[in-house]
Parts: sequence; C-alpha cells; structure tokens
Amino acid sequence: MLEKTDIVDEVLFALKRIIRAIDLHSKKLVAEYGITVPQALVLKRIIHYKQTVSSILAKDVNLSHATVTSILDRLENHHYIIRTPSLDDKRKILIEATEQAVNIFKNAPPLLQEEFITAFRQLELWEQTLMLSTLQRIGVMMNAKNLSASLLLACE
Amino acid sequence: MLEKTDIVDEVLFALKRIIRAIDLHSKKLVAEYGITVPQALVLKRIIHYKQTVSSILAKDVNLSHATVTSILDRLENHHYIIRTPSLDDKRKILIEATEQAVNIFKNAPPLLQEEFITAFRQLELWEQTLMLSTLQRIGVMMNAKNLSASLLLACE
DNA sequence: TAATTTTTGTTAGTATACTAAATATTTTAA
DNA sequence: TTAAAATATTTAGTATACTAACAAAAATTA
Repeated sequence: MLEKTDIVDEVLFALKRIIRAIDLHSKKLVAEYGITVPQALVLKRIIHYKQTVSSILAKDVNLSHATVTSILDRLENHHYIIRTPSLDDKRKILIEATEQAVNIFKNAPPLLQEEFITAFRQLELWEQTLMLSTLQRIGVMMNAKNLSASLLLACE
Repeated sequence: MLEKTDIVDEVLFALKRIIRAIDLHSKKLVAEYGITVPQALVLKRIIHYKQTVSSILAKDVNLSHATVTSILDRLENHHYIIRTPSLDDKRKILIEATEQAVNIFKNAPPLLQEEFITAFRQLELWEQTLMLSTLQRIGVMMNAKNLSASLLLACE
C-alpha cells in the first residue's frame, strides 16, 4: 500500500488516476470508432469551422502546434481531413473534414467513459456544476504563473 | 471561442487543461532537476522500499508494466537506479536507488507547480479535502466499469 | 512427474505531447 | 525598398503510455 503523507501528493495521485482512465478510454475508442479522443476533439472543431487552419485548432484544443500537426497527420492518413494550401496566404494550410469524418459523429463516439457520463448525468445539477468548477479552479491554479506575477508578491 | 454545448464536454476540457499543466510542469522539472514527474513518482517508491521489483511499482503508481519498464530504462540510463537479477526467483529483477537518486530528493523537486501548491495550501482544510474528494470521486466514476456490472442494470 | 497456468519482465508498434529549430511567407519598419 | 520581425507549419528528438506478443521461470494441477 501507498502511505500518503501529503494531501498534495494525494491530489496528484487522484489526477493521475483520472488521466489514466481517459487515456484507456481513448484507446478503446480506436477499436470501436477508429478515432482517439484527441483526434475526435480536433475533428469536432474542424467540422464546426467547416474550414480552418492548424493554429486556430491548437488554440481551441489547448495543444501545441507540433502536437496538432501530428494529430492532423493521422486524421489525414485515415482520410478524415483534406489539407489544401491556401492561395491568399501561402503560409497557411486549409483544413476540411471529409464526408466520412462527418459520418463518424453521426454515431457520436463518447469522449468520456459511458459509465462516467451516465453517473455524472444522474447527479443533481448543482453537484455537476460544483464538480466542473472545482476542476476549472484547479486548472486556473495550475496555470497561475502565466496570469499574474503580482499575486506572487503576496506569498513569500 | 469554443461554444460549449454540454457540461460533460466542459468537464473533459477542464481535465485536459489540468493534464496539460501537469505535463508542462514535468518538462520543466527535467531542466531543473534532471527528472520528470513520472520518473520522480517511480523513484520515490523505489527509495521508500529500498529494494523492490517492477510489478510492485506498476501497482503503486498505477501504470502498465510496459510503461514502468521504459521509465526504469531511463532511470537506469541516468544512473538513478541499479537493476540486479534476483537469485531467489530468477524472473524478478531487483531495483535499488543510487546515492545520486536519493540526493535529488534532498532538494525535493515539487511534483506539481509551486504556484498550485502554494495556492492549494492557502485554502481552508475543508476546501482542500473537498477538492481531493471531488477528484477521487471522478476517478471512481471513470473506473466504474471494473467495479460492478450489476449497477449497470439499473441504468437503461 | 509432466503438463498447464500464472507471474514477471521486456520488446514491438502506435499515439500522444512537448520544445527547439528549420522553412517559408507576410508584414512592418527603417 | 530592403532588412527585420512576426506568423504558420512542419521536422527532429525525447518522454510518456498503452496493448499484444514473447520469453523465461515458478507455481499449480492433473
């Protein structure tokens, strides 16, 4: 057994478990829908915009440009997107989803475990909201450095 | 901007942000301490046990055997651990931390962002506990499938 | 005892995800 | 108008993380 000395360590441990569950689910999606969670998130945005470029997608899904490029490579290999060099601005590569990709979302692959979604939806709305805001708050706390150096003056 | 139609999507998005923050922090640790978060988690356990085997570590840190093997490979390359084949049970490889590895933890590399740790510690204890239990609950909800199929009968 | 199963660890193959550097193009400034 | 800065995307290199398949050894069962 793990003895937990520190609540912060426990937070990390709890997060790690969640991260792993999401990853495992993503790998199951490949078998059933031929698409992973990161690929689905990117594809969803492409379908939303009809036509877009990779830098927009990187901002939307909160990933680096390099990561988005590799995800787009795989989507292209699977014929889920088409990349066309832009004529207006030759630096840009326009991205569009194929018919095939749109059809995948007709079946709506669940981006989180069905068990989680079912359980979550059965919670009271206030509880769902509380959970979400807790997660958002943790996210803010972890990205705090970028927000403001002035706050740091107060702590130490 | 992302229009969010579904609170479940928002939960995934919030989690993705947290996951990314942890990953980015891990990459910063390499520069400062020469060790990543997953490596540190594994090494911490090795130091705790003094001597152990990879299957124990995989259970402790909640990772697959293959992943632990690759992390151990890197720890070995950095001379943070020594692997010795066991004489009792020739399947087992005994793992021990080196002096060098123990010294790293004298400096105590922070496994989460210092900003997060500082902010988290400033919360009231009840709030820390609430956050932790929310995360643990999400973890349970996501790993529910393995727990019980009987519960599923009730939902659909 | 012999055959089977389980345990333990590694390897192969794939997908994510990052930074830094390279390339090409466009915009801005001198 | 040319040089410098900014923008857009990709490539290279590294680390995580998984499953499946493999090999070796140990434990169990017939």
